Amino acid sequence: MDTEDAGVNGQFDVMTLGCPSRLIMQRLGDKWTPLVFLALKDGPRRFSHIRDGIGGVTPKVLTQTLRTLERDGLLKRTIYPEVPPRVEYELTALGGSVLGPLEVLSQWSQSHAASIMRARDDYDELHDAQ
Amino acid sequence: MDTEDAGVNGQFDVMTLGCPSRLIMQRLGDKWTPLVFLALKDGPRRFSHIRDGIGGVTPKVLTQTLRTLERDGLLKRTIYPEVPPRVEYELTALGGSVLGPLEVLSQWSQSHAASIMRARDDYDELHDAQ
DNA sequence: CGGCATCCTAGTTGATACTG
DNA sequence: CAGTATCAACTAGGATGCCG
Repeated sequence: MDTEDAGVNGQFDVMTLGCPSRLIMQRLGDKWTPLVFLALKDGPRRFSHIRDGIGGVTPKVLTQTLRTLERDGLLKRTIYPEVPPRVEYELTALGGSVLGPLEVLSQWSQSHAASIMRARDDYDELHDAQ
Repeated sequence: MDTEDAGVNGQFDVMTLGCPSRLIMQRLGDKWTPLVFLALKDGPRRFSHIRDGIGGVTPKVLTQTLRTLERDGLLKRTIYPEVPPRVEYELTALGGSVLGPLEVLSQWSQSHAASIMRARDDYDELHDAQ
């Protein structure tokens, strides 16, 4: 039997223009979101730790990403009123439930990077030759 | 089918700036890629069928997406020299191996869309409250 | 330390129209 | 039918500098 979510979970369908579920999927797949999830997979982490763990993020973009994920209930932000200030981020239960799939995707990417680059070269050689 | 892919996850690391695996993961997560995969999950499909199945794609963007995926060896494009012209797209074995994870993501998005929107409202109420 | 505010650019997307 | 071409627009992302 085909278990269509559309029936069970209501009216959400990523194939439909403007459907919230599509926007959410796009969030999950955007440039930095998966990397933030990976950075938080082992528990709460500080801002600077996340920043250092993700090669190439600027503070501004990291902040934006973290805020969006917090707003969506995927991670929790805790401020410790100390000097110097300390802020920790950690995945919520909801956020934790996507971690698995995102890890699968990252590992797939790492595992198949070589063959994809090879496919790319083959394609370019055929279509772009000289 | 060769197994030259990095069996270990040591060679490629998505956390590293400029690593090809990161670019590949970003490709998988871009605006239209997952939707194309979903449109092709049941076998070969024609251009117009894919276009009609994905709400809001323009031909230009769809073509771009399909070309990129073809170049990366994730799908195959077959031209049938008929009148009228017929072109079919289908996932390769490599492409088929990411379909599962992408479906998981889309279903997760559909299943949790409601609670995420609710989390969003809660957040806005707390932080935007006047 | 952990952010905002600003400005700016570069790549992406979209609307529209046209073609093999 | 299955695209391509062109132009316009948008916006994510980066550089820089200041603040609690």
